[in-house]
Amino acid sequence: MAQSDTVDRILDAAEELFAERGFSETSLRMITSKAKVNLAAVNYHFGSKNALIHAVFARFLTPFSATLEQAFDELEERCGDQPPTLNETLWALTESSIRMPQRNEKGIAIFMRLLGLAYTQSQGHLRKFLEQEYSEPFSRFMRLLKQATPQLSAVDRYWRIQFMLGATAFTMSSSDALRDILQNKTGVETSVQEIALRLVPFLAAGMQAENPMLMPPVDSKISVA
Amino acid sequence: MAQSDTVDRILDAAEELFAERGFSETSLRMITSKAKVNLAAVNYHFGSKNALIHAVFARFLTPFSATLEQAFDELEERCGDQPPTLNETLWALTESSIRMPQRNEKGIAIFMRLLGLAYTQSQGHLRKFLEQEYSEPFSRFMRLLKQATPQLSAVDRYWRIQFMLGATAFTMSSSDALRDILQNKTGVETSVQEIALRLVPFLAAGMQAENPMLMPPVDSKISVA
DNA sequence: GTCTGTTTGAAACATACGTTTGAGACACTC
DNA sequence: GAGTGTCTCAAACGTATGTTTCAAACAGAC
Repeated sequence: MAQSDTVDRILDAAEELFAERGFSETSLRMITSKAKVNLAAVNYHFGSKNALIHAVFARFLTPFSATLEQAFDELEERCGDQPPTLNETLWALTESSIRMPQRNEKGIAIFMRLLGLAYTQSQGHLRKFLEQEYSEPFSRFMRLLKQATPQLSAVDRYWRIQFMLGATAFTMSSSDALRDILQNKTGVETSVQEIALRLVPFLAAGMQAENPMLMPPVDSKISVA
Repeated sequence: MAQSDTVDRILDAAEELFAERGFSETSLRMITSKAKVNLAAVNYHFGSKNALIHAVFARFLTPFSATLEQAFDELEERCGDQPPTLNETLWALTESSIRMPQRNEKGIAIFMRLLGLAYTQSQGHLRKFLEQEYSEPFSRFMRLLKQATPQLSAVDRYWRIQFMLGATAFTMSSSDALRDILQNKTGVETSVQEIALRLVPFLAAGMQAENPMLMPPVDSKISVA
């Protein structure tokens, strides 16, 4: 065959296993046996396990960042001279991830879960790779957030962005498990789209919370320094 | 010595390394060499690596859940017949974690980071252990949250609790790094307590966000199923 | 002092990992 | 059809892991 499908089979299997079990917990032998290819094929085609991890991310992150740039372009054009609102900015991001062309029905879930893992698992090489490959859409998103929340001080905004990131990364990185728990308890099925639809209002409300430095209840034992 | 301090040295080293690097990424040899004890001591005193992980959690989770139960007792007594508000409930939890007797200055950060890892890293044995050992204070907190947000459906509440958990665990687990970044950028110093003071209003606002199923902006391409 | 149960020490065990090797199969060019 | 570059395969390599072993050191009781 002109271009072997071995590479794609490996990427498919790796993507799924990484999302299910994390990076360190997934061995090359699991990947190659799921992909039904020889063990050596990974090192032949990708060079190393770390390079395979990068390739898995690049495969969906490259088209995603293009989609995202486009969404931001449209958004800013639509808004004319005044900056997009917080809600619009958050939805632009959410839509871009939901509208991504997907290889299978689990596409978004895997996508989100991998992003969460990238943040959560302290894989130095991965963070370095993502920073130098995809820094532009990220800082553009940050700029939009800043314009959308001019009432916040830089420090408040900084921490609230961390809170948003945390809620998102954490939820998405364990979304499979959480969905299972919920279904076992209540029988309710939840799609990733629905999780996103619930997450965005939560984030927007938190981001715009009234008092940036609300005091604890009067009888609290905490003293504010 | 009557009761060897080997056990505590192992627990101290394990706690710190687990929080820094995760469970699978931390080997027993790292732990024993940091603790300056023999490799076999771990299996002698704890039986296995998994049992050591459980012991690390039990050491801070047992006193914490006691403190928490007490805080909830006081809160419910103070409120009499009407249920505590969301703010009061969140502050009771926050105070309990801040007031915890700490072994060192990194106590809270490590505590939070480990909790986040427990959720994130798919360690089946750990989740099982935590569920059957500490289900009571957890479900009590859930009950209080339910009483404090009667306007939410069970499903909405479930997901918003996950969002809160995520924002908290994520922020606290990387609070050291985040504080350093902020200080380098702006020169502002931030204590863990101050982070909590910013976090609680964010969470409360998100939890009480107006529309549980806010629609995307009118011109959005998302269609809600 | 001697015995007994507990704890430490160095070494080895079995297994799993990521990676490398070298021979073979295949498709394609000239 | 010989030659060439690409890819696959089974096997092995070196290393790191969790766990076990067994002798030595130690403590306290009698």
